[in-house]
Amino acid sequence: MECRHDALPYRVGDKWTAHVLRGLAGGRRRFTELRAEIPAVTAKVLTSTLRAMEREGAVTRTEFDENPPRVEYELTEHGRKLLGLLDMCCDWARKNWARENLVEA
Amino acid sequence: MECRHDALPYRVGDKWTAHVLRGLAGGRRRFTELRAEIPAVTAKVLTSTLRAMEREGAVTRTEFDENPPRVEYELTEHGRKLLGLLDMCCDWARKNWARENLVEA
DNA sequence: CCGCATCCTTTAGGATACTG
DNA sequence: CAGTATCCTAAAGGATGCGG
Repeated sequence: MECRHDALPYRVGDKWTAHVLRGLAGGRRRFTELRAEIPAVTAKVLTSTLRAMEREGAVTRTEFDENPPRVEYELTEHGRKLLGLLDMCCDWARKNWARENLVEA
Repeated sequence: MECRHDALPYRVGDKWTAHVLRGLAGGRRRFTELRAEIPAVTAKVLTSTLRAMEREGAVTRTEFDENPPRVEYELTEHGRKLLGLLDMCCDWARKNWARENLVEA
């Protein structure tokens, strides 16, 4: 059995997906909180990333009927698995990359 | 320490990189052999993929001074590590994906 | 606050033809 | 055989402004 790596339904490789996984690692976050954790992303692109991840079942989107509006995002079980994959890749990188490719957190 | 996942010098996510890693898994291959193993890729794109992987230290390119020309590609130690990462991701997928997302080899 | 509408730029990727 | 050279398309990503 082989992995069909060229037909992934998940947009794990999209520019901001990994950032969102990390941003939601600590739990439920508001849209603005996410933006603050990922300063370089624009609202439009973050929205489209989140929408895609929602379609793929990686995050849930909860809209509150308040004014001003409030929307919260949270990883699904599947999203947490994807975060686990990301961690695995980072572990791999720590073992196999030169130190210049890593950054202290 | 955290992985700088947004600044990867490697083009692992590029469309054909994983295919090339697989194609070279069995050892040294000629350009034409690679094309045969990856029928859907065009010469131009395969060339640019290989050139990028060469710059990144994942493959070596050996040109023979013959006529007709012969060029062989081979994974470096680093390329073999990347192949290991790919295998890890496939293992992860087998454990975490539904069966419809997998394909028998 | 959240995010949509609009417009724009960049780039990966591809089709086709040609060459040492 | 192993590529270049050209031209092209689609889509990701971004900038800015507006609106409930």
